[in-house]
Amino acid sequence: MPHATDTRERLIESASELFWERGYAAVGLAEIAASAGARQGSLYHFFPAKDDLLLAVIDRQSALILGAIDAAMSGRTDGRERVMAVADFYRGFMERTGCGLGCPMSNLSGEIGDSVPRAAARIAAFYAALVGRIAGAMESQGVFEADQQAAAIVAMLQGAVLQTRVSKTLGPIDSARVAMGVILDVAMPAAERELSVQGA
Amino acid sequence: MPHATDTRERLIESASELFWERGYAAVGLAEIAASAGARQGSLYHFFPAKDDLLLAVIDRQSALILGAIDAAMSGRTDGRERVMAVADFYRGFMERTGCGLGCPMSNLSGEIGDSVPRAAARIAAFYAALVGRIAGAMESQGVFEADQQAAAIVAMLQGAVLQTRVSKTLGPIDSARVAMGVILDVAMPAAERELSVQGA
DNA sequence: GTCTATAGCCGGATAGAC
DNA sequence: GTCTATCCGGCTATAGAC
Repeated sequence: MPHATDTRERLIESASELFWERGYAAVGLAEIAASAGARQGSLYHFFPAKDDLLLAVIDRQSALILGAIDAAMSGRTDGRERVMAVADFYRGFMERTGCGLGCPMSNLSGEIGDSVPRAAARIAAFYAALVGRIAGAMESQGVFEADQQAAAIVAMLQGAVLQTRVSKTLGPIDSARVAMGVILDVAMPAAERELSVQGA
Repeated sequence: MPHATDTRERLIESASELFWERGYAAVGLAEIAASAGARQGSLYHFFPAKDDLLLAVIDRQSALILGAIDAAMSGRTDGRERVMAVADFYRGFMERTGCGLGCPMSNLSGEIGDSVPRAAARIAAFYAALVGRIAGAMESQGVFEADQQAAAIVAMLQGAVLQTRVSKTLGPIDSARVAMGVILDVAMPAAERELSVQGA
């Protein structure tokens, strides 16, 4: 006997998965409702339009990803390790999903662009938050212009995830990890940390 | 009086732009035909299904982008400059389009995934070709494991283009250019560049 | 809040005249 | 090769009973 919030939650969850697998425009509301075990009437009770459901999906995915990244970073105190934990998270995720899905935020942002302005704004906020977390880990190590370097690292990860999905191989994300190591070595050399080894 | 090929070409051109602006699923065949000054009958004469038009669009975009990149790289002989020319191309492109569009191949690959397998294969081939060009420029300088480094660079550029579009600022692509410089400095230090030593 | 039913439109695709 | 006309299904969204 589903409480109101349960139904709402299940709708967002179903929509998240379907949008993730097949994109936003390609998925109809009927399928979302069915997949959530609800009727279209309930869907429209909670979400006045498809756009609004998209916003809820973006918020959910954003919170999930940032939460998982926070969890991966916590427990590490070294700046370099904290940054690499983000890469590890994405790698583990791609591995678990058989390289089949990619990052839901990237996929949606590529498809949507500016056609749903409110969605674009939230996606931008997600990227900013992600960059902020990585920049924070670098700043704590006294890195100069950490924001820009963090933006480059996030870009590399996003692109690597995309390539990983397309190529169905973990190669791209592994290459990105190595390149991240190079960037981090230059930005925060061993002298300023403790000891760092080179991997290749 | 449009020749057969003209109509076909115009259809592909219109579809390319519309898919680029709004995505694949969101654009209908009627709009594409109208925008090309043709009727739906003509469209179906050349393309048995929407999928087939998508393949033609992907081929066109791939050829256009790779052609522009080849043009940007030619004229430079230094490996580092050849790689940076790719970044310059993307930057110039984002600047010209007001950061509004992004890379058509990335956008489509994010939306389509595996739902149109033939399309996914061609997108993968495009990425491979792009990585190959950058790897070629690095190999000529005797870089070790140029393929992996090139993959990381392509990933960073793709991600930066995506972030540039979302943030509507050239910042991300500029940050990526700086980071690319760091990677290239480590991979092919100045000493080896002018000698063009061959390693194996 | 949940459900059924349906409006009204637009999607991809087809048939066949010219 | 181009065009008109049309089928049929799915789409978003709405109306209103319960």
